[in-house]
Amino acid sequence: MATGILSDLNEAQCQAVTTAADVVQVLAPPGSGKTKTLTARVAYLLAERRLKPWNIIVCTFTVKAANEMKERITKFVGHECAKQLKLGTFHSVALRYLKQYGQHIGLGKDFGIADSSDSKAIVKRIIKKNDYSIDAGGARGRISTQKAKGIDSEQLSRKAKNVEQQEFARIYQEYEETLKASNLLDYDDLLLRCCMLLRAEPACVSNVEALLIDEYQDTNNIQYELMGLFAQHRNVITIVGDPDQSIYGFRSAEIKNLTRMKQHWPDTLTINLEENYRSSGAILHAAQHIIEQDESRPPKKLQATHTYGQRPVLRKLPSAAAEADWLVAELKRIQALSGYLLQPNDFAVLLRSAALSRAIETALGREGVPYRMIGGMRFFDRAEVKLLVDYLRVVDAPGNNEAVERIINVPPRRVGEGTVKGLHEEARLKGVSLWRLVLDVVQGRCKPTTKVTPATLTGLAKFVDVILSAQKRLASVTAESAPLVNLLQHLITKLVYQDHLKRKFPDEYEARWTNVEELLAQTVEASDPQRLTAMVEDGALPSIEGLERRTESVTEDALSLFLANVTLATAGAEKAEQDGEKAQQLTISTIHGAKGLEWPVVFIPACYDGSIPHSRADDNDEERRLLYVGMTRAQALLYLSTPLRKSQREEASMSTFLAQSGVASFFEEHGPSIATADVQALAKTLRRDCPSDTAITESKKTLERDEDNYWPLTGEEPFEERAKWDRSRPGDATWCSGNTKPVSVFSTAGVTMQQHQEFSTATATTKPGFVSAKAQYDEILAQQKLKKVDERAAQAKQAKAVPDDKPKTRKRQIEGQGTIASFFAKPPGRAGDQSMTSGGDSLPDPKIESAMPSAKRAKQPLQELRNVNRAPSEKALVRPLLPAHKLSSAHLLRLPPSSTNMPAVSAGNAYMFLSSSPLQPEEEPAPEPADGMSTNDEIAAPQRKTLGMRRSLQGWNARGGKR
DNA sequence: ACTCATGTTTTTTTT
DNA sequence: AAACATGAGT
Repeated sequence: MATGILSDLNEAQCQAVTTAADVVQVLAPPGSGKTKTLTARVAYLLAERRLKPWNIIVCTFTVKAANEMKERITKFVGHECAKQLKLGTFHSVALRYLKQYGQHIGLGKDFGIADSSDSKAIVKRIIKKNDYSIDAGGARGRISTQKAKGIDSEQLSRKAKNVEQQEFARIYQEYEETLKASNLLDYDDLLLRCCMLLRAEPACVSNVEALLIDEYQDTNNIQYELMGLFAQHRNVITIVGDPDQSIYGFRSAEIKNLTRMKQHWPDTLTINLEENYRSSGAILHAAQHIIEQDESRPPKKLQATHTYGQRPVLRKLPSAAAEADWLVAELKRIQALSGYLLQPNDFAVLLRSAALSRAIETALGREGVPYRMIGGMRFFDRAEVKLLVDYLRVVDAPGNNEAVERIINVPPRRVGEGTVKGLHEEARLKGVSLWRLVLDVVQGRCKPTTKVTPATLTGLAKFVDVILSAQKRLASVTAESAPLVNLLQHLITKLVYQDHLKRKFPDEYEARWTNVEELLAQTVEASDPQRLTAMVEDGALPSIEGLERRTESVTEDALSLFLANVTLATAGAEKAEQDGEKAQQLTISTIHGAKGLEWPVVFIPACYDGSIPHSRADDNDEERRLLYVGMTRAQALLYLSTPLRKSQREEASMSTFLAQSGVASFFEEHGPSIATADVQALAKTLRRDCPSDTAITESKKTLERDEDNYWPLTGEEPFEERAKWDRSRPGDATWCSGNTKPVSVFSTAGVTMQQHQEFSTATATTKPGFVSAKAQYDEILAQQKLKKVDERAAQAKQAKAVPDDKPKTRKRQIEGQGTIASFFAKPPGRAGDQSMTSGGDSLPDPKIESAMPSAKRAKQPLQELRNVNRAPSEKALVRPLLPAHKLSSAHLLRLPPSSTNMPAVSAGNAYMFLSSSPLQPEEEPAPEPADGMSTNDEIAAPQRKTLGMRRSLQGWNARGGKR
């Protein structure tokens, strides 16, 4: 077995895995096999040192990392063994200890966990009540910082010097009181209390033989302390980390903890991994150059093991929309030029903040590229789901004032803000929970000092009835009857929840309801008795002699278990990729969410000041490291880009990290020309088989342009764009007339073949087929763009006689670009450069499209959270972001399985159907990619069509369902 | 006085 | 798209 563990490791990794040293620090730059080393070490400890899995604690920082770690370890030691490891995020491990041993520090068993919205609401209320002027968000962050430092409110108020600090200390104090009143622990408390527990009762961890920590550079003080406490008996600790990848300073991560650890355990063995197995030399160089801008950073070696490869790209574009369109065009170009060596799975778009995804999602949706979002809005945070979860929380623990407050008037019960505020205050003064007070009032046991109108009283009575009946139901139910589902269904009925959603979200009711169904499906899964038993048993800490431990009962604690998992996002929602073959889809993620992952091609758009470094960030070095982390996710190709305008008015300038002198030499100004030799190099870097020359030539033919030469390098609008708008002016009347009926837009637009094709080109402005509000927004955008184009055209006429006729072909466009370049007094060499490399085989058709070959590539690790189902079924249409669940509530899906391609789609979406690829075949065959592909694969055409269309819908549906 | 509907502004990153 | 502020109606 040992040979199996070590066979894939280099010397340094081997040493780290097998060392006899007790305390080991592995410092590992991106792509050096950090996680691999850590998992191998776990396997080694189990196999060679004969440690028992339940005596090993493995801590990660994110749920995703925990899941991945578990998966990898399972491959080494098998499921039986792996599941017994105490593996999870710091928070979930801490929670386990608190649940089972909390009584030793006077902690009841039935505490709940305050999520961020709870905390935020509490702080906000306190500030409002006391009329403080501190920013709520800031205060919340500061409380967290104080907690992470281990400073409690009392200590702080003693330290407080000025008025502002005293105010804050007071908020802190009240915040703590509020949590206590609701019997809640916030995220920081989980760690904090666990520390208290392990100090008070060290025996709890007397069994622990080894502790391993991933991403150690992200530990904060509490976690550092927790580390010492977990390992206090044997002091066997292995950590892996990289100071350059510390991107959680905002969460009080302390890079110092690396040196602190060495001081505390002087025998610490430090092992440096230096070989990068992930990225091409060119990418590594560029990334290295960026990170070295930080002068305080100790120099560190990073050895490339791959060839130099393509230089990364740093691109300027006119607007966010253009950037998105360029991105998609590049994606398709690269796919085709590589002979489909690269599939959507191989691409990732990494963003500083999740909100930046809008333009990109739109462009992907329009072009039929399937994608999934990680990070971004979490399932349990969606309004319609969260509300139900809050109801569950109240049923489980009515003392939770925060949850009560959020649901007491949803759906509307004529219980307004004022009443709630009054009752809450009254309850606080009386020292009872809000629920208790409301209950007493409704049942006539007590007269409130707060004024309650008769209508409001009726509303309160309704609310009480819902909760009480749900509680009764919960109590009377046995484990076999799936209590969770039962309960949830009861709530949904009692609340007339469907009607509520219909009223509240008339436009996107479908998507919302789908999410509710998904929640139901998840509770079905969570109430599976076997699963529950397994969860309780595997999660249980080993019993320790002479130490009282409380255990969980499957029947009683199913609900609280489920809820704890929900708030810690540990829920099994991530698993269940059924069909062995995974759907091909691009990944959109925040950079934070992408940590530890890798892709052959990575795009990092919106690299402008204010985004990265973020305008609210207080540590620019951390922002730089963030960019570094993003860049080093790329294996073969890396694209950075920035729009020159954030919105119509606001200018954007390139990120300071990238605008510095010297940086440019590491980058190309436009996407690479990909020659056959480059494809071979690519294949080698990715360790894949290289497509044949003929395959590449064939796929190339599907491209309108095989160079990244549509958008000028200066970031101006393309020449073609101007011309097109000039020409389509006459037909514009309909566009601007405020007509919201998409159909009529279409009929005006699709006058001639040629025009129609041009409309489908992946350009910035053409987005027909979007519904109502969106359509109007686009219209405004289009008008504004028009104005600008007009202006520029006028200028152009004055300065130089720009030919009036419109460019029709690609050849013409290149000339046009030349014209633009000279017009803007650019060195003509630049423009010339591009067109020179563009090879011979140009196609005249102005249609960027690509075929989706059916090439199946087996192993692409690290997938989760899909938004595409493989079969283009109706189910896929209505459940975009959700995993396909075995136990899904199929009976609840109201859509007949055999309806047309477009069930449940409004007129707006129907229009999209018209505008998307399936219309193309009627036209001239040349642009239809199916033809190009058919030599390779005859099923490509139909497949692509469905996929493309389905995707544009999914992109759309996903949008609706996501917020 | 209180609720409910409408219009306006803003949006880091994660447990 | 959600939080927030404002105004109309009960």
